[in-house]
Amino acid sequence: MSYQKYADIIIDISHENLDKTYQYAVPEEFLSSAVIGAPVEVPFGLGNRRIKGYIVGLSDEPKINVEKIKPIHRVIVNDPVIESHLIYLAYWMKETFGGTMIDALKTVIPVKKAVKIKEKRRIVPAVSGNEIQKLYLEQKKKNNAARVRLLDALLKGQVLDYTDVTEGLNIGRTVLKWFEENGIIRIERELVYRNPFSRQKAQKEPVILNEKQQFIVNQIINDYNNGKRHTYLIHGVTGSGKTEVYMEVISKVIASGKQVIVLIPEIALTYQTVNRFYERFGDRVSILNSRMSDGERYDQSLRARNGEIDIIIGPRSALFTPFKNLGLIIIDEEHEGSYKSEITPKYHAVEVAKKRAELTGAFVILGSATPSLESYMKGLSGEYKLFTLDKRAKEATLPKVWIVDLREELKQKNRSIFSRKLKELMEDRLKKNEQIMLFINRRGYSGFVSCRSCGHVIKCNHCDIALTSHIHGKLICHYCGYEERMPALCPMCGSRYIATFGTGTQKVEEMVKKEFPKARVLRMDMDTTKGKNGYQEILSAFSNHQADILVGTQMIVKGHDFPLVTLVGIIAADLSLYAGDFRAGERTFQLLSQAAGRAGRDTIPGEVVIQTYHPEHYTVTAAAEGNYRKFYEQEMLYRQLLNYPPAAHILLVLVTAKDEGLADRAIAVIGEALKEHIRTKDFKSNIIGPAPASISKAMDIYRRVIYIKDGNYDVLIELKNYLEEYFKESGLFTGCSLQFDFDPMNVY
DNA sequence: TGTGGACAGCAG
DNA sequence: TGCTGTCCACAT
Repeated sequence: MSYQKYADIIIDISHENLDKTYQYAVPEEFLSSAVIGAPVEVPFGLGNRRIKGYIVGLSDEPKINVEKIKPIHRVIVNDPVIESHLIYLAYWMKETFGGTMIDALKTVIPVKKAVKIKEKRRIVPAVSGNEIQKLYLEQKKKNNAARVRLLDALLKGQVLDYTDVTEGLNIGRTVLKWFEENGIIRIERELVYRNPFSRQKAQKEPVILNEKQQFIVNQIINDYNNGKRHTYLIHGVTGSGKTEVYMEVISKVIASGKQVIVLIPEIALTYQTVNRFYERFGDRVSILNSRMSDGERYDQSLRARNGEIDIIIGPRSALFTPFKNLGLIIIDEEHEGSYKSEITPKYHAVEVAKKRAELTGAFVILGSATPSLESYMKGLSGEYKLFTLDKRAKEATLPKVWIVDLREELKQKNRSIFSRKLKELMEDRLKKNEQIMLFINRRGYSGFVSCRSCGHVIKCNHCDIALTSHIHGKLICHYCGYEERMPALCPMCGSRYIATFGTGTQKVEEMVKKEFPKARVLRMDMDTTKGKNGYQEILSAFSNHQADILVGTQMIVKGHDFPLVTLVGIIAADLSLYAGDFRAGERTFQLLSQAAGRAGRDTIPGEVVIQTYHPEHYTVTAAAEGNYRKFYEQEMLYRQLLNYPPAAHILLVLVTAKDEGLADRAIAVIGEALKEHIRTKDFKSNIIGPAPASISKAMDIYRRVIYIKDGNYDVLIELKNYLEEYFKESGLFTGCSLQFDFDPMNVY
């Protein structure tokens, strides 16, 4: 029997040993239905047991001895278990963002591994104690050690936990099966759903919307009822009541029998936020977060599929919740970098949300106080429907913002990290018993160690990154976690004058304690929030006024309301301006705007001090004025001038290898092939590189990059496809890996 | 020589 | 993961 087509099939994405594709023949009758993404049933293993898999590739050639290839048993149509649009979505993600189908499927399909954890299995004896005693002696005689161990355990305790038995007593499944088949034990399965929040009924009446909010809701619901599907962008300043708008739209959508996904940046996924949804929608809401185990997450996706919940709230990954009848996807704080995946496929949640909505007849709402340039541009062009909420809902006044020129401070011989204005206001607040937040722009920037004699900077042994100094003389690599002790002498020149530079959270905390010895200070950064609840503990301590001053990084400015905070100090506003990538200005603006938004959200008016070396820079002035439009226009000019997104698109090609020479050779070859291909196709793409990545080595792996710019996204996809093919076909690249990132968020 | 249990290793 | 082939202990 000969076949003309072969399919690569992935059998089971839940087990590592099976994490590869198997080739099957496609019988004639399935030639049309066997498409990429289709679920299939195939014979597997020596017993040809039928199991389910997914087609992840098609080819005309057998890759192994034809005799070993078995035919597909059948193509499953209308697969009820995993909505087939999700498999197609995975395929689309692979095509659009690069990577393998396996990677894409793993992203999209809930981890099946967790089934085991989800079912709490117990072993219960099905016969009397005497019988067990009898069996015990019988088996002991036969020297069946495993059976004896189990019987012994059954004699001691009545009910045994399944995993205790399999792992603790080291008893195999075969043994248990024998016991079960012979009616000695029963294996009871209990479905345990782990809902991290207690179940409660909806308690709160919906709030009355103001005119502007109601207008937006009406517009959206009108479109929805008329079968129109758009993407909406709500540009609403901090405190303008975006969440109320979301909730009103959600309630209308679920009333029509559909389900809703709400994406929130991980960092904002706090009890405060989620609780608002619980109060309004009760136990029809569920949440996902990164601290949950795979099992807990799997439970949520099961509950979603079974129709037990209508709303799921979670980070990026919640996008793939298998709702049967999805109606709406909301992405709050849509500008957040965490919506872009850092692992392959490097997808952006906004793009995937739009695609999923398109596939299922749902629609998308994006919301932000500082929209990404990408989204705002689409809002202005009409691709998205743009709404603006420019007033705070609760009549709170906008804070008063002071811009302090740090160069001027230095001229006045003020060498402290606190400007005179900031110090004055801090003293005032401490006297009034009000709270203060001090915000430092970037962890990791600070605290690198260098020698004042020779300028040597101490770097990680495994990464091309300066080590950061922490308390107790520890130097830590923030990239790979490598640690060493702070040396007493410079390892290069032996000088004693080796010291820490820059300003980190710890340093600021020290300075605060020195300047304001009576103030109670809390510090929040990666180091103090390591524990499971560290983050929450610090926030609630501050919220309960157990401290006067909270010092922190990005973390403290996102979406937490502290009514007593009436002063926000931004220690060095422009550190993030030097990040060196084209999004630096945008990120700075977002951070400054958010930090400013923290001050005075209740009845007491707030003040904000922005300390900067660039008081005239548009990111600083626009943020101080709360003028998004001004920032947008300036920043767009810059992007247009230099052909950066969203004015054009960038494809980053990253080649990594353990061997430095290999990485260099590979990127050079790829660069040449790319240039040649662009010439023959007559594309207008602009190539930058090859070059070492700005982090040229990470965890002992060398990194080389090429950037391709083009106004046309499809051209970049075509180039990506070409390179993927070339990389696979040429066979020149063993030991290298190739990755892509479209319109990257990070510096490479 | 037969039988059942334990266990390694493989699946297209 | 689920299954089978294989090896071993013990019974006959």
